[in-house]
Amino acid sequence: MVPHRRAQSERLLSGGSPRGGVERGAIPISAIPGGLDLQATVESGQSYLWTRADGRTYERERARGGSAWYWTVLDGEVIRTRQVDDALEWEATTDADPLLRELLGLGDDLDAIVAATPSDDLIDAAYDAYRGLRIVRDPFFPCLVSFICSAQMRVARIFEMGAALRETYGETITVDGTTYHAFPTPGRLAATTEAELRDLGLGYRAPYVRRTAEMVASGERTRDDVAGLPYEEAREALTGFVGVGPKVADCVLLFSLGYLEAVPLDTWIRTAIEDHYPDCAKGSYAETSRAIRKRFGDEYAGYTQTYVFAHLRTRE
DNA sequence: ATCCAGGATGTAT
DNA sequence: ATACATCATGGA
Repeated sequence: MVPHRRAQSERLLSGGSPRGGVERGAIPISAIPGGLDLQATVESGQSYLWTRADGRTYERERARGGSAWYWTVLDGEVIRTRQVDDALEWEATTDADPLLRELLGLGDDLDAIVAATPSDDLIDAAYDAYRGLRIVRDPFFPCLVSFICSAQMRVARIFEMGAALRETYGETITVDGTTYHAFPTPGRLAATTEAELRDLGLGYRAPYVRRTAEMVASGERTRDDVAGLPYEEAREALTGFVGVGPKVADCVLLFSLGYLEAVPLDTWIRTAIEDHYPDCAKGSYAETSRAIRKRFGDEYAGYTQTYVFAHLRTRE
């Protein structure tokens, strides 16, 4: 079932610009405070919404200076982007400049963030290894579903699950002869069955995804019940979605809603706490969170967490 | 084969 | 509030 395919194709083909509705642009790296590492930003396991156009698998081969194209679909618009020597190039069916700046956190001043972050061997090594990585601002619902799926899953498989959801339930858009799949809407996922989602390989997360999609689609609980609340209240509010505990809640706060102080306590970070910050290991999630947040530098603790996560997970 | 992966839920205490 | 078993799937 492929709803709206024809309508969207027609709209794009007849759209404004003379080249089939495709616009192009470039954002100078010099205009991005602290620089950019696009690959680290979109492949390190914080966003599952960017697909490498060359079809290569994620992980591995940090393409140094690699200029692979990535694409995503946002609000019905295809956005393609790649990093070259001195610019972030993009092609899209709309003006992607402001969208990319938002999605990829290009306004975050990395130098200021590093300057405001405590220094120790682990933190320094992580920031050195991945300088240019930015915290993304993914759209809320796709981010929420991605991280519900992330429970007890490896990064590569979470990408696969997201791709399966898009290719099975996402609306298609064709640009220049290439077909792209958007992330499915809440209504579409709410209309699936647990058995269908299990067949996609979601396992026991299947009913969580379906139920949470239903909550968003019906308005029972939405982004608006979370965004804007003080950090810990927002985390608590997010656990009202099914399949969302404190860790997934922290991921959504950090990678979608811009709470840069959120520190998801996943297995890697818990191990790091045991090995490097044993005094931060408290009894509860909330208490450990407060302790490690202070250690990682309160306001940007989530930045430090994401660098440390990327560093620990990829060092041989 | 056994262990583990960006954990959450339901139940018993 | 905290402790525990249980939950799918695939790769190492």
